[in-house]
Amino acid sequence: MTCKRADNQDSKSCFSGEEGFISRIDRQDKYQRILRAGITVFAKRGVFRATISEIAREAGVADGTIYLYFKNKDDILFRFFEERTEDIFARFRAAIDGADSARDKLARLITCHLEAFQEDREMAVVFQAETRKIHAMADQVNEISARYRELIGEIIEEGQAQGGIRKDLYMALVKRFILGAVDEVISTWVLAEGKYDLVSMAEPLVDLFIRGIGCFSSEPNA
Amino acid sequence: MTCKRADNQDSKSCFSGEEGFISRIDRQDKYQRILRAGITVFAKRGVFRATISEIAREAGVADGTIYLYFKNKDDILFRFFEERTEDIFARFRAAIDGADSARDKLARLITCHLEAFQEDREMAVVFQAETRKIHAMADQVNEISARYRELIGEIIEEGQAQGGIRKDLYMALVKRFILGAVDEVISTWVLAEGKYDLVSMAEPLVDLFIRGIGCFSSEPNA
Amino acid sequence: MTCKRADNQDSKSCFSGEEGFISRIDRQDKYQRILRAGITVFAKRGVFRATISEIAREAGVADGTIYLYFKNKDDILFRFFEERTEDIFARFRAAIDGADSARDKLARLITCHLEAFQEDREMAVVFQAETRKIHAMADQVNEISARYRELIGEIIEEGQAQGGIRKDLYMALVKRFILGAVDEVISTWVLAEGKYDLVSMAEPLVDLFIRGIGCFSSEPNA
Amino acid sequence: MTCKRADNQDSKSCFSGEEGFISRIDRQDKYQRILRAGITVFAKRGVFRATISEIAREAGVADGTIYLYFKNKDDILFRFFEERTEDIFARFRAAIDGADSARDKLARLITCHLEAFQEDREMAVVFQAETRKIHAMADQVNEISARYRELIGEIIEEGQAQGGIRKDLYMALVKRFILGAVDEVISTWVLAEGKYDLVSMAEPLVDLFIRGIGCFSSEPNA
DNA sequence: CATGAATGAGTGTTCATTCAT
DNA sequence: AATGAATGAACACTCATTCAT
Repeated sequence: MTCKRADNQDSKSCFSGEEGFISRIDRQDKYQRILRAGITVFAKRGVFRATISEIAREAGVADGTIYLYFKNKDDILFRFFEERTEDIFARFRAAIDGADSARDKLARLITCHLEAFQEDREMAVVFQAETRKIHAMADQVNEISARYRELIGEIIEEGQAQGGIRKDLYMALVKRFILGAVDEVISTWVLAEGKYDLVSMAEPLVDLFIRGIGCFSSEPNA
Repeated sequence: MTCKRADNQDSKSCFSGEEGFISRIDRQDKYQRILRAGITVFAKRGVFRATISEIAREAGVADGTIYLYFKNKDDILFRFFEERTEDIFARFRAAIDGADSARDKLARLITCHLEAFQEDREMAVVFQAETRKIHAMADQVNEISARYRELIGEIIEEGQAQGGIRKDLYMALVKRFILGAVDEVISTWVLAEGKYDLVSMAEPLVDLFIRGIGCFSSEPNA
Repeated sequence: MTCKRADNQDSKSCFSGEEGFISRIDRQDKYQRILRAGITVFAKRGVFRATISEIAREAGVADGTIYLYFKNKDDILFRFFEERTEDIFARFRAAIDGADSARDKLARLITCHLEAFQEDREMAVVFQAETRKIHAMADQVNEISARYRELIGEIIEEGQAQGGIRKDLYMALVKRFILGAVDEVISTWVLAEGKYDLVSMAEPLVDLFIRGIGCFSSEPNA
Repeated sequence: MTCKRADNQDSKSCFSGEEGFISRIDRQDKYQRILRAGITVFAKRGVFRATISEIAREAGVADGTIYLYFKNKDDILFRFFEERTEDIFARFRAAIDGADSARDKLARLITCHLEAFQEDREMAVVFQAETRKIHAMADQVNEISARYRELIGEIIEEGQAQGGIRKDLYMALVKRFILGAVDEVISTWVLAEGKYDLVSMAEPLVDLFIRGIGCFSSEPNA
């Protein structure tokens, strides 16, 4: 939880006068503590039912302190995903780049996706359950979805060029088809309170994406 | 979808001798007006931000009147979906029963699903965006999802028996895979503010479910 | 419960055309039903928590009907005690007049008082618990208390004249002393949910009034 | 009676170095101000008609501030009597312990009781008028009454042992007889808006308790 | 007369946000 | 920078009262 924070501190301000360094550390620390406390409370109570007081208590700071770091409750949510989005897409990129075939890339993307959510169940709860509303976070979530769909699109197009993927695809739909299925699988896992291994769903899912459920479909990667 | 309301409104202007009849109609009418107003406001503002006053204004009744018909704000949402669920699943059943092959059944189910949501965009907005939370409505939405997955399961098993559907499927995953994809397609349409024809997505979606995106997969229904 | 009502009807309008008779009976009946329903609900819920709707339900009439007979909720309470006060004081007078000595008169008054409350526990609950407030019913309760104290005063003065009662008494205080003690005994009985015989408290109470709790006091009536 | 409040107000203007001290004082002060404002408003309007807003206005705080110190409206009433009960019973105990004979103890108890209520007329109004209901505060008031009756019982039993008090007494009744009489005397004084000296009623009352109103009763203490 | 659906004023309570310390 | 007490706007919900039928 605090490891990432440390990383960020480093990358932000490498050296500085002791005082400033410490206080910036403190600042970062408190910022991250509030961020995490927010997600914890959002996951537990739901974004709307969560109160600033409870987040402050969870973070071990005073109510007013929240406002020194964040504009308001929604801002905590926003900034959390803003930060995590970068981390996670970097991981996605790395995963994809390490594979050759489109099928493999897709498998690695989805595996990485499921890993990221399995690693941080609170984030998963909040993202799946709370940010799906049209009325809040919409822009941010849409942007995340769009970036994700771009990755899928990239993989599929590469696959089409390489020959492993059908060419007669309605791309916009295919992207939603994949994203939606992965999403639902994560939501189910969240609702099941994480009682089983989410990452193990990746391969069977990819199989369904590639071969579908119909008979007589030969394995395309063979 | 709006048939009930239309009926009631028609009969309002009907002559009738019996007092009880008229008042029952009035009651039904007001009940339905509040139900619809609730969904309208929930769709516009979000369930949490919606206020009883705004729903009452939208329905053209006084605030207190809401409480003559509903226990509280959540009850409006609950009763709406309770009622619609029966309608819609009856339509689903009829659609499925009118088809022979598993593929056709699946196509009809999904078409019917997309039709229902396209017919009532407000309902779609609320269902997709607001009832996805873990913390509220969970039981009701879960039950709806479960019933939907049962239908999918039934179709797939029939298809496996008939031979059109692969037998090596992880059923629980397949159900989610289909539901999730359909769901995402609806959500995308909702976010796009219904600017295109949702129902036309049914056939391409089913094609993806059956054949997947991989090459060399022969058309199973052929 | 309804017997008294019948009496009143008779005394109000003995004969009349069938229609008018019946309707006046109906009116009286409904009036009395509401009155009783009011006391029942006041006793059960407390005057403030009682709602017009609940009284109407208890009386078997519509909410609006209450307002054809009573100004408002407090008016039900007021009229109930207005009516009962006359009944009860008539019984008090009869009881007193049937006795000779002051001691006997006091005993009969108190016995009659306890009887009246024991007969109608709902009334007792409401009178003891709900009308004791300074802010409502004050005038009416004060008047009832004053009339009661007058009776006591009358008895005591007679007793002083006859010689059975001390002459060195601070009358205003003595009246409260007796009323307060009787009152408390009734309240206790009410709180005990009427599990014992209230009337049997009359004699021991009178004994305390007359002899006090000190030793060496010879029985004055001897 | 008002001592606590006075203390706090005094110390408010005191200088003090410690932050914590001041804030604790402030807290106590505000708590006491709300408590007092509550009783003032309850006395003026009645507990039910009193609104949080009016109490807040009377206390010079915002509505929401009330809820920083009290659970709800009833809690103000409850805490007030909780606190006062201890004070007052301590005074009762001290009063009783300073006397020898049972008669004297009883006189001191009643004097102390009347003093306490005379000192704080608002409390007297609320206690006499508002807490007498069966439906609210019942437990607290019953407990207070029970403690009071215990004191009376203790005194009487001692008197019986010493010989000043009759032995043929129905104790449960005697306790109510005394409590009821004192109570009524206080209620009368409250209703008379405190226009006369309540404490002067103590001696005549005790005289009535001991000697009763009958003739030929010799002074037991003589 | 009787009804009971409808009204909307009124209130307890919550909680995001501010600001003096 | 940090605090957390105080604020007061906002909202759900109740219920006495009215009035069209």
